[in-house]
Amino acid sequence: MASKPQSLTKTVAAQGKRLLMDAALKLTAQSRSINALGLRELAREAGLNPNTFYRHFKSIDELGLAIIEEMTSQIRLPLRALRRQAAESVVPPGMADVSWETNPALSMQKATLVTHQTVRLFLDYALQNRNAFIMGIRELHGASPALRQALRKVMTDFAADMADDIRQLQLLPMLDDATLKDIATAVSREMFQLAMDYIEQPEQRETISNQAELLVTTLFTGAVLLRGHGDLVMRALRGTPPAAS
Amino acid sequence: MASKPQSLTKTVAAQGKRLLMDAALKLTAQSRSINALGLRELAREAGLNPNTFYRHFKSIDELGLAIIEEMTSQIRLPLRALRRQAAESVVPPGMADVSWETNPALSMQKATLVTHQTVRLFLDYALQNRNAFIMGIRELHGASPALRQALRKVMTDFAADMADDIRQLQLLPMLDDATLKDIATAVSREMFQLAMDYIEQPEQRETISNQAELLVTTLFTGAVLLRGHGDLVMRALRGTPPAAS
DNA sequence: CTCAAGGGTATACAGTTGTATACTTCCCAG
DNA sequence: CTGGGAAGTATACAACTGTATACCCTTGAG
Repeated sequence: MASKPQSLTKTVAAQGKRLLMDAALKLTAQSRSINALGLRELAREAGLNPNTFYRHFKSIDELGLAIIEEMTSQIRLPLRALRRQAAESVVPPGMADVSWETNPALSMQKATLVTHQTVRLFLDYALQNRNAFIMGIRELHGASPALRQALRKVMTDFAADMADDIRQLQLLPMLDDATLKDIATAVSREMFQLAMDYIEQPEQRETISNQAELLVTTLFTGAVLLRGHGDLVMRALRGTPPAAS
Repeated sequence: MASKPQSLTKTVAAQGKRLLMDAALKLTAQSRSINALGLRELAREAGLNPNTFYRHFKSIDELGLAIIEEMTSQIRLPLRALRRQAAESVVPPGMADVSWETNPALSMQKATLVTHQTVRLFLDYALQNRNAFIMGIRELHGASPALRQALRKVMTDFAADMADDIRQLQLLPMLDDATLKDIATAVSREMFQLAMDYIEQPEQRETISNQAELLVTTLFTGAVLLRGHGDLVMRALRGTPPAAS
């Protein structure tokens, strides 16, 4: 009952699957949708017999789902780690944190700095997982309903993770859960979209990165003032003239 | 040199082209990418001989570009009209408008109301042009570089129109041009994305519409406070404790 | 030792695809 | 009246596609 031969076998067994999935990623990254991929073309790229495909997948959609599943399992935790890493670089563990009530200004500043770090780490991460991101974003609005649904879930989960981290790291403690979810959803939508631009336009990376950061900060700021501690702004929007001056 | 026979001829002549373009839109809306469409399949759907395709287009990409071109020429002006319509419903023509300096609160309130109207009109518009929107959003991240580039331009133009209208209608006079452009870009990205959800999930339309509105308002608010007249917020973010209390 | 099963291969076949060539209509400019 | 060009059709063909059937190794459990 040694675990080594078992896992070795599994590795050997999964070889064809791996090759096919890699081939699919490679081909989709070179400007093709996954459904436009031929069974044979795929096998050719993987250096396998066409029929071998059937040993592992029933359809191309199933291949796509397998890729997405693997992709997310590899991406989710690292991304959470990125956020923690960013938060720690701003507030090192052990150092006493400030609460929103005590010092709102410092709290917002902290959120801004974490945003700065996270945006950059995220975009770099996208760059390192180029092909996976390209296919993910393409199929999110792509032709196959099954893949679309799966990727929608990926996005939802990503947003949920993000909201969760923001809460745990106490980055925006003044926002209620519903608002936090909305904002996280919008931020993740934008970030994935921008990640695509970031990948595709190497010469614009600095600009895109800055825009992304500014955008996220803008959203956070707007949310805090509109739906968090924004009594003043709320009153202003409702027509009551400002109190001071 | 009568214009009627000429245009009649042109109409008759363009019949095949029309049929092919309509067929393409119909098929793409039914869950397929445009590049995955076969020449013959297209002709079949249009009720034409396969070879007739070549009389009008050199490639499928060219068909796609033709559709996009037509689409934008039909969509751009109506959308601008929507914004004006929304602005007039808030500040009827003839009625004296307020300036930002005189009454900032009322000015923001105006922007919020116009947003409310515009978002709803836009989403309805998307619903009425269902197939065009579906294909546009799909191909924006799709496989064909030519279509992607064309649709990117569509988005850019849309954002530019939006920024222009906001300026002309004096909805956010406190923002500088660069900021306005950034925000308009983000808003249009989100709006197209959400339009897709709006189309695909009929039972969620009310929710999506509200979220979209809230999101846009949040972005505007954040931008005004972060990059417009947000001295107080800027100081807060930089670490200076708030003045009052 | 055996044998069943999983991964991989070879060959075959019918259906589809993109494209080429050649033919027909129709319309309008000269 | 006529000739040419634009729009559409018919037929043909080689290349490729998805699948089906049958065969081959390797492997690990009984």
